[in-house]
Amino acid sequence: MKLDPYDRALLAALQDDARTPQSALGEQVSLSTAAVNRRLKALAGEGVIERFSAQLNPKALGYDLTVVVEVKVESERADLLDQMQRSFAACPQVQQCYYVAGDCDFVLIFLVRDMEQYVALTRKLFFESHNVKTFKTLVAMNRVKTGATVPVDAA
Amino acid sequence: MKLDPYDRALLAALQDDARTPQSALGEQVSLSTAAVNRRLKALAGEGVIERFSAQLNPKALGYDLTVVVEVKVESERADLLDQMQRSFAACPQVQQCYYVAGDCDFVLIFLVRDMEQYVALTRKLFFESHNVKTFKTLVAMNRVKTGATVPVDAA
DNA sequence: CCTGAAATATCTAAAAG
DNA sequence: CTTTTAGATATTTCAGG
Repeated sequence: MKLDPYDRALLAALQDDARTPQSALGEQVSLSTAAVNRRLKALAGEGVIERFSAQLNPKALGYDLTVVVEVKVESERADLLDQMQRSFAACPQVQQCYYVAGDCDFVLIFLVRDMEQYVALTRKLFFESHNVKTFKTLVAMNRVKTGATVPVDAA
Repeated sequence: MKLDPYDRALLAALQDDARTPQSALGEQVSLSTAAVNRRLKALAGEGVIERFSAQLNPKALGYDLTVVVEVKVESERADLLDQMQRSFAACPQVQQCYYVAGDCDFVLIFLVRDMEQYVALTRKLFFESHNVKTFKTLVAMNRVKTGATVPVDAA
């Protein structure tokens, strides 16, 4: 799974705009269209490119409230943690979820329509699990950065 | 900026796979290719679709450490906060950054190669700003959920 | 590995109902 | 809104260096 500078340039360009024609990509990196096509297929096959996705404007869909939540659990029992993680991941309004080491156990990022929806989700996800000791809510006043791209710099 | 069920279905499909041919989209939602084309153009023009992007596998690029950081600032002066936000947003390893109300002022999600890179970035971003009072590091043991899509359900 | 050309598929716009 | 048409663009394969 080695990535040469051509691959990295292609990946950077595709993160920026996945619709760039392969011919245009070829011009940018000085490769033929066919070479670009072959590389992209390989990158997708190896799983370096996971998928192509449309990024939507949350506000246009009525989702304009982001909330960061820190969760502390009662028990670290593996089966309980697994169940929690599954329920978190299954919630469409949970945009990110991390199981972390430190002052708390989980950090979740919610994207919700309004506070009412947020409260309803906390009741559903946290109280029904019977394993949440406490959770702390941080309401985002400003989404300074979202939808960032993965750095493609060489090691 | 009204979205009917057709639009929502198209948006959901495009978040899942931005490369789905418009003919296939049309079959899925029972619309002609031409109708799909028209709707997609309108959705892009209105800014509902912000961009098309390739989602990469961070591990394949040598980025496999996610760190959540909570930052408290010394001063809430607007010009200082603006400057901090700009420097945070400009850092490629900062995947998300939120200015929040609650126990801390900023929450950042870093995607880094290793701890060494993380420490170097904190020095650069936090110490050089001269406005960070404290910061708390939460290392992700498991990325339970990332790269989620925006819910497209109707209000 | 690459290039360049040919074949296939897709997109886009226009015309007409 | 639909379908159909036609031409432009993009993708993919293949021959050959």
